[in-house]
Amino acid sequence: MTLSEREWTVLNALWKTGGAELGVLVAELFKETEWNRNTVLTYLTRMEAKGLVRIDKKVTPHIYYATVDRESCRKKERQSFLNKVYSGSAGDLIAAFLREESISQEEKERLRRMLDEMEV
Amino acid sequence: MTLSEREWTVLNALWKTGGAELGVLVAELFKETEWNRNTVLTYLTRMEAKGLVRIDKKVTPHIYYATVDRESCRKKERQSFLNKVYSGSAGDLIAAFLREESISQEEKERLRRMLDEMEV
DNA sequence: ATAGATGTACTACAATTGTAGGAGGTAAAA
DNA sequence: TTTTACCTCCTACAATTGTAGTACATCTAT
Repeated sequence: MTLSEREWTVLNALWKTGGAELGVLVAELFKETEWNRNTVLTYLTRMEAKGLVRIDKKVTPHIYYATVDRESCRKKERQSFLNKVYSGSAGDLIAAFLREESISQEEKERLRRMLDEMEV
Repeated sequence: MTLSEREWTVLNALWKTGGAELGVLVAELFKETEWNRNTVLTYLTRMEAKGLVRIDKKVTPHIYYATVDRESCRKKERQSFLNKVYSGSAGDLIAAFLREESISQEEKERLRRMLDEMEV
C-alpha cells in the first residue's frame, strides 16, 4: 500500500515537527494547503487507524506522531513508482529525471562520485 | 491528476498493443493481474469518461485506444512523485534510486555520459 | 465571569475506486 | 440449430478519500 498525496503531506509535517499538537500541524500544513482543521484531524484519525500515526492522548492537546519512518516510506514509494511508471527499468527512470529536472552542479558531482564508487 | 495504479496497468496494455479489442486486452492484462473481464471493461469505460481512452464503437468488438501518450504521463508522474516524496529535490531522488536499484554496467555508462554532456 | 479560540468526538456525504453480476446481443463451433 | 463463447450495456455495492459541520469541553484573554 502506497501512501496517498494527502498522507504524504501530513507525514511530511509530522516528520518535520517530530510530532506535534493539532494547531502546530495545521499551521505547518497551512503553508502548503488550505485544509480546514477538522479535515486535518480526520486525516490524522484515519491515519492512526491505518497505523501510520500514533496519538498521545494522555495529554491535552493530544500529540500526533508519525509511526513510520520517512526512508522506508520513500523506499516503498520508489519501488511502486519504478514498477508502475517505468516497468522496473531504473536506468530509464534515472535518465528521465536527470534529463528533465534541474540538477545543480554540486548534485551532479555527487551523482558522478556515486557512479564512480559503484564501478568496482 | 496523476493516474492510479490500475490506470497505469491498463494504459501499459493499451500502449503495448497499440489499441485492441477487449479480449486481447484482458489476455494481456492477465499476464500481470487476474482481473475479471467486466472489471477491465469498467476500467476502460471509466477511463474513457476521463479522457484517457478512446473507444472505437464503429466496429464490433469495439477497439480501445489510449488517448494519452506514455511520455507525458510519465512526466506528470515524475513531477508528482518528486514533490510528494522528495519535496522537489531531484538530486536526492536520483541518488536514492542509484543507490538502491540495481543498475547494469551499461546503464551506468549511459548515465555517466549524460552527466558529462550536461557539464557545459 | 464571559467570549473567543482551540481541541476532540462524532457524524455526514459526495466522488472515486475496486470489483464484479446479470441481461441480452452475435458469431462460431459442434 | 442449439450451445458456447464473447461482447457491450447497465447496475450494484462496499471501501476509501476528500472535505468538512456540529456539539461540547476547555483554556485564555478581557
